[in-house]
Amino acid sequence: MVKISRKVEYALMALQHMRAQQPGQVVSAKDLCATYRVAFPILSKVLQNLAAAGVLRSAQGAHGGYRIARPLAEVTFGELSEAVVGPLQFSYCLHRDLVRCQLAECCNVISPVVRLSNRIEELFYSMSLEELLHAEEPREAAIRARHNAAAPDRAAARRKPETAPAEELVWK
Amino acid sequence: MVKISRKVEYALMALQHMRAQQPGQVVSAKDLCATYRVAFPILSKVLQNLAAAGVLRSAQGAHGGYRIARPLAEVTFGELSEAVVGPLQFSYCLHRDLVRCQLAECCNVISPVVRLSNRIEELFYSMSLEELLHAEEPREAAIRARHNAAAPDRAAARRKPETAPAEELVWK
DNA sequence: CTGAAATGCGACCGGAAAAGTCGCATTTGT
DNA sequence: ACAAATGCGACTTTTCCGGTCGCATTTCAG
Repeated sequence: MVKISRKVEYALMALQHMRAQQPGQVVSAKDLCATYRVAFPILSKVLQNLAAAGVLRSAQGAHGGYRIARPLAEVTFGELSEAVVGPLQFSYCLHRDLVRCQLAECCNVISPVVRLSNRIEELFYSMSLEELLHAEEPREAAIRARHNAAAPDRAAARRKPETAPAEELVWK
Repeated sequence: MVKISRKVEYALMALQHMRAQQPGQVVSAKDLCATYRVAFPILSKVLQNLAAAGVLRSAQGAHGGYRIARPLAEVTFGELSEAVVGPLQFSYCLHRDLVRCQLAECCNVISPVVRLSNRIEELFYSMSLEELLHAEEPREAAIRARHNAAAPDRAAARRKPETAPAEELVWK
């Protein structure tokens, strides 16, 4: 299953919060944890990763914290992802540290896999964080309100398009 | 880390093989295993999943096997992925079976996460298997030959574009 | 100068999900 | 009737991610 890491969600959460701060205002990891009910060590590590990647700027010491270092329009989701969860390695075939792929001699999928990886990589590096985090549109606020209510199963609807395809549009 | 499941690679491998068969020719799971050195039970299960999804058609009994049921141009990678590894669930937030998201009360990222998930989903459903598996171009054959040799670290090159950005183009 | 408050960082642990295994039922051609 | 294939469900193993712990370092305040 292809899944977005929870750390990435934490990173988006933190950036979403900082986006709403006054310019130059720093936010401490502790404050973020209290606001969003996330364990300190894990969020702290995510913030440190973002700082190391130059997305955030950190200030140590008392009254320290983090603030956004670069305009989010200039930071891509790919950068965020690599900063937080490491290099993009979509496939077992492409692992750098693997000396040889298990299937090397008889592998007929390396090209398709490379193609696929490149497509995902392009997508990740084509989405800016600004684009991802921009203010909610009204209809998205409504979607958010419905979150955790009885959510329709989009995937099932797609597999069997004859059943209630209308629900899907609500999420677009 | 966002990673393509190994089962998906097996599925691509099998389909790549069957694409090269005569029309109507069936291939048994056993043959595929022997050719590509994959454990029988796991590949068998993948093939069964593809058959259940209507991508392959199975023939039971002696001299049975699998053949492609639909033109691969009409099958998307999203379909393949869902058939083999289950519904696309890119985020913890979107899990259907979770009664409540852990962060529900203070979550500020549900919209960005939905946006992101939709973008990936769109990508997956916009790529046909034909597009992914089409015959190698000459330059891709060269790439394949270099696979498992000293591969350049694309990700590192991107993070520090000042170092050897030329290598990256080879992979495009 | 000293202590408190913050980040920085590396090692470690547990659990969940993926990967793989086993066994047997079912179907079908010879 | 038998052999060869798929169909399928339960089980085990392994890997990796999320989370924890501990301590060093930096910096402000008094």
